[in-house]
This record gives sequence, C-alpha cells and structure tokens, in this order.
Amino acid sequence: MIDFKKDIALILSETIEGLTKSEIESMIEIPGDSKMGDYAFPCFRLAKALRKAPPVIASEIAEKLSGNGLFATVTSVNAYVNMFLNKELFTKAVLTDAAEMKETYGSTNVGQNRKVIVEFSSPNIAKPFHIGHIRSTVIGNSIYKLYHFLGYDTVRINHLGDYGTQFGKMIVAYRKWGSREEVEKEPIKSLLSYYVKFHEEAEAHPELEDEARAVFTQLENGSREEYELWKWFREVSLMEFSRVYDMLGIDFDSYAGESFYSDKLCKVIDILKEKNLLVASEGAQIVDLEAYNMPPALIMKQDGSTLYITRDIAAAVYRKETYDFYKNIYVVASQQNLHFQQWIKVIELMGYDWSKQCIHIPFGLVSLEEGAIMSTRKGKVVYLEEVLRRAVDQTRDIIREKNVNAEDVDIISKQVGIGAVIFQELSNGRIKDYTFSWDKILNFEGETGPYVQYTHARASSVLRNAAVDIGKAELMAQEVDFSFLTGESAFALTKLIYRLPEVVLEAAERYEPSIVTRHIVDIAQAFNRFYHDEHILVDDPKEKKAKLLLVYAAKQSIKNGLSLLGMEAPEKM
RNA sequence: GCGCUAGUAGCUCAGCUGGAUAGAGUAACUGACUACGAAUCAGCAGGUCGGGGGUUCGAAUCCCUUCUGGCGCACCA
Repeated sequence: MIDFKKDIALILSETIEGLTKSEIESMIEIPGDSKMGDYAFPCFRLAKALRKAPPVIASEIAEKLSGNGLFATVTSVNAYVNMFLNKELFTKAVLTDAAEMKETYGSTNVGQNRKVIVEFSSPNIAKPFHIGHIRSTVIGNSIYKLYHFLGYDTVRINHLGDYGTQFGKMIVAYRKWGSREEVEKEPIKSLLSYYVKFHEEAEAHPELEDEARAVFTQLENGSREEYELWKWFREVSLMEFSRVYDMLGIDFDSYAGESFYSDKLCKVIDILKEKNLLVASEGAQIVDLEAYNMPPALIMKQDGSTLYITRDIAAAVYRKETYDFYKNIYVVASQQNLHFQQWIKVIELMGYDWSKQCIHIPFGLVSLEEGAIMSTRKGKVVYLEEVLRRAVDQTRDIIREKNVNAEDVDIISKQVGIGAVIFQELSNGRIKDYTFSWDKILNFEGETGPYVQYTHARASSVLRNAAVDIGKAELMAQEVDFSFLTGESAFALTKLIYRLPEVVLEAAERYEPSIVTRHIVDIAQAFNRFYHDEHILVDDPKEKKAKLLLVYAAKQSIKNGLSLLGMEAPEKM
C-alpha cells in the first residue's frame, strides 16, 4: 500500500528547505472539512526562515505541486496548502490493497514475533463475575487481539485472584456456616453468602479476622485440609467463570493465578535481602520508597505471610525468565495505580532493566445507579452473566419483531446481544468512570454495536444480491474502472478504509481499543451515507463491479475492526 | 494533607504529540421505505471547551493557579 502522507512529505521536502522529511510529515494534516482538501499543509512556521508571509509561501508551494500526478488539484487558502488527491489513483491503491489482504487488512507487521504478555480479567475465585469485571476482560481481550493482529507473539494470562487472606476468611466462613451440598449446587452464590456473612459477623467479632489470617497462614504453609478446600473452591469457581468466557468468546493461554507463585516468593525475598532493599518496620518487612515519593512497599506481614505485591514481583520475575517478554501488559483498574508504581519501582531497584517493559494499563471505575459502588462484601453486584443474557434475549425479541429472514436466530441473537455489550464497553476511553445502566446497555440505536453489525449485514446482503462473484476480490480489483468511485460519499468512505491500518497501530500503541471502535463507527456511517446517496446494483456491469468492490472493502474493514474488539460480524441479522 | 485522574451541547462522549468555522450519538422537532435491509438516512436546534492567568502568528489541546467530582495513600486484593 502506498503511504500517501509519506509520499506527500517527500514531494514537499523537495520544495521546502530547512525542514526534514519527517518534520514535514508530522505537520501534514487531514482537514476536518474535506472542502479544504484531502491533505493540508500549514505554512506559518516557514515564515521566519523564508522571510515571507505565510500565504505567499503557501501559494508558491501550491503552484510547484500542481502538475504532480498524485494530485488532482493543489490550491492555497489563507496560509494553507490544500491538496486534493487524484481520486482514481488513490481509490485504486486502497481498494486493491483491501481486496488482496482480506481478513488481514488493517494489519502491519510491526510485531516481528516479539513476545507480548497481556494479563487481563483476573477475577477473584469464589466471588461473582460481575459487571465490574467486564472492563479488564473486554479491554484486555481487545489489546491482545490488536497485538496479535500486528504480528506479536502473544500470551494471555488470567491472573486469578486465588490466594491471600480472603481465602482464610472463606474457609473460616465455610466451616462455620456452609455446607457441601449448597456449594455443589450453586458454588459462587453459596460461597459469596458465607463471605458476606463473615463480614457481617466480623463487625461484632473482630477476632474472626485473626482466625482468618491464621487459616491463610496454614494454607500457605501447606496444610492438607485447608489446601483441599481451597482447591475445591477454585475448581467450582473456574467452571462458572468459563461459562461467561464462552459467552464472550474469550480464551486464555494461562490461568496461572496468584497461588501459582506461592513457591516463588522466597527467591524474591532472598534477592531483596541480598540487595539490602528489605528493611524491618513495625514488625513487618518493607521496601522503603520514600526517595521516590511513594509509601513503602509492604513485602511481608508481621506474621510472616506475604501480600499481593510480593506475588506480583515474583510473577514478573517468573514471566521474564519463562517468556522473555518484550512487553508485559497489565490491564488492571486505575484504583491500583499506586500498587503498580510501587512494585515496578521495586523491580527496578532490584536491578532489572526490564522494569520499564512492565506496563500498567488502567481503566476507570464502574458504579451502580444512585451512586452506589459495587460491593462484593455486601453482596451488592450486577452479574455479568445476567447482563449478557438479557442483551441476548432483547436481541432475539427485536429479530422476531423485525421478522428478519434468518435461520439461526439463536446464534445471531448471541452475536449481536453480546456484541452490543462488548461494543458499549469499548466505545469510550478506558480511563473514564461510568455508571452502569440497563437502559444504556440495552440501547441498540445510534453509535452502538448493533448499528455497526447491521451495516456489515447490509453490505453482506448487497454482495449476496449481486450476481458477481466477489470471492476473488483481488482479481476483480485488477479490472475495475475506478472512475465510478469518485463521488463524494464513495470517496469519503474510501478515505476511511485507507486509514484503518494507522488507526489499528495507534490503538495498539496507546492501548486504547476505543480508537478502533470509533473508527468502525465512522466507516459504518460513511457506508450508510454512500448506500443512500448512490444505487449500487445498477445495470451497467462496469459501474456495478466498481461499487461492489468498494462495498466489499468496507464490509471487510468493518469485519476486521469488529474482530479486533472481540466481536462477530454476522452476515444477516 | 499528599499523590493519581477526570471536567467539552440537556444527557453520553470524540477531539488533547498546538492549526482553518470545536464534532458525533442521544433526547425534542421535521422529512424520507413500489431500487440494493428504515437496528437506516437527511434536516433543524443545541457551546463562557469548569474559572482565572501565561506562552504563541494561532490554545479545548502546552505551562501556572484555582474550583468540582472520582480513586489511592502499611499488614485486603
């Protein structure tokens, strides 16, 4: 594919002195209003060096550029050079590329097989998989997809919260109030009820907390009875979690959670001692971070048991040894910003130069309506499974209502309903806090997943109705007359398709799936506009072929974009 | 108190490595299905970009300051 911006920078650099090619490239803009050109170049900064007024410079550059085959026309308005591309040349390059690359269109091989770890989802065992978990799960999955698409060798890790004092509490609570039958029947609901009861009782009887800590220490020391209970809790929980992962279409390469590192902690503590980083404080062992304007990192409690920061350090060391990662990405809530700053600093102090390859990707808080915060301990949660189920049910109702001629209503309802939830989650910047709302999550109009999927289904429908075999799109692209695609809405669509690869790169670099989400909404809007402006299945076979190629490229771009979000692209809905 | 983070249309948000008249969606109103799917499209209306200062030819964007909300700050994760 031709990099038009780079080409333009090259052409400009021949007429401009004193600026490097890459400086020029970074100054080239895509005007918000296409009346100002497909690309524009502001000349204000050249004024001093050339000792001329910016508008004069702009018109001189414009004059030199016109005549170049890349452009249809080059004009200058105010101090800008306004470049209008040769539409046929541009359209041909873009659509041929999309037709050839198909399901890989949008990717660039920048990864070169380098190893990237994405840790995400990481729910706590024996606790509900609630709406708050959707963020790490869906954002993390999309970041994985982006890096995978770009040619990185990816490892997905579900760092299960399957260790810590909470399991002491859970075991104590189970022994006091639980029964095996209940847990076997409804594992998480039962375990959660014990956990809630524990916190209620502990208010009046704080000694329960001490008991729980003691039980966890026993577990950590390898006590058989506690271990068996813990293992059982873990197994039944994972079974429930995998039901949600199946609905979301999400997989992991590793479920090595916190417990996995329990035998790797001594080594970390030894290294910390060896480097003289560990100091005693109030009976506990800490790493002092005052020099870095941070509170101390608490490595070992008074009773000798460890904390999750210790396990995160051990996990990072283990991962470096095992995977030799290029990037080690953690998709974890912004509430844990300080925690990540602390342990990544400790890794640095331990002398590991790869500390900067450990990257925390934070996201904002989900709260419930009326400002209530979600609280597992109080049992106040919205189950993710229920959200997904209701979205699927509603989709099924809509499909029936619209009387769509589709055979697999159940499959499509799942693809669209769950897609709607995923899309909603990935629509806004991940750092934003938001309030969960049933109305919002079940709204399927406007900038939503169903809108984009509908556009894809509509494009698919047009291709189905055409008597042209689009299967060999790359061959078709060879013989198309691109002059049929120079209308305003067709060209606007082509320009958006062209930008997909750079959008994907930016989304990966910024760890921000919403950039892809926004862009495929733009593509869908441009497609719908084109669809309304122009008749596609016209009689003239040449014109029809050209338009079908554009429809094909748009459909493929939307499909690839949806796939990067972890969504399906149904042919009918 | 200290640190991090957010504040843009009635609501939900883009735009933030400085550029032309700040954009979508939604809600309200108006119009378009006897051409390819109306979960669609078009139109109308909606703004002290939290406030104040500064840098610059040019600031929603950068710097300073201030206000408001969210999160975090030692034996939970």
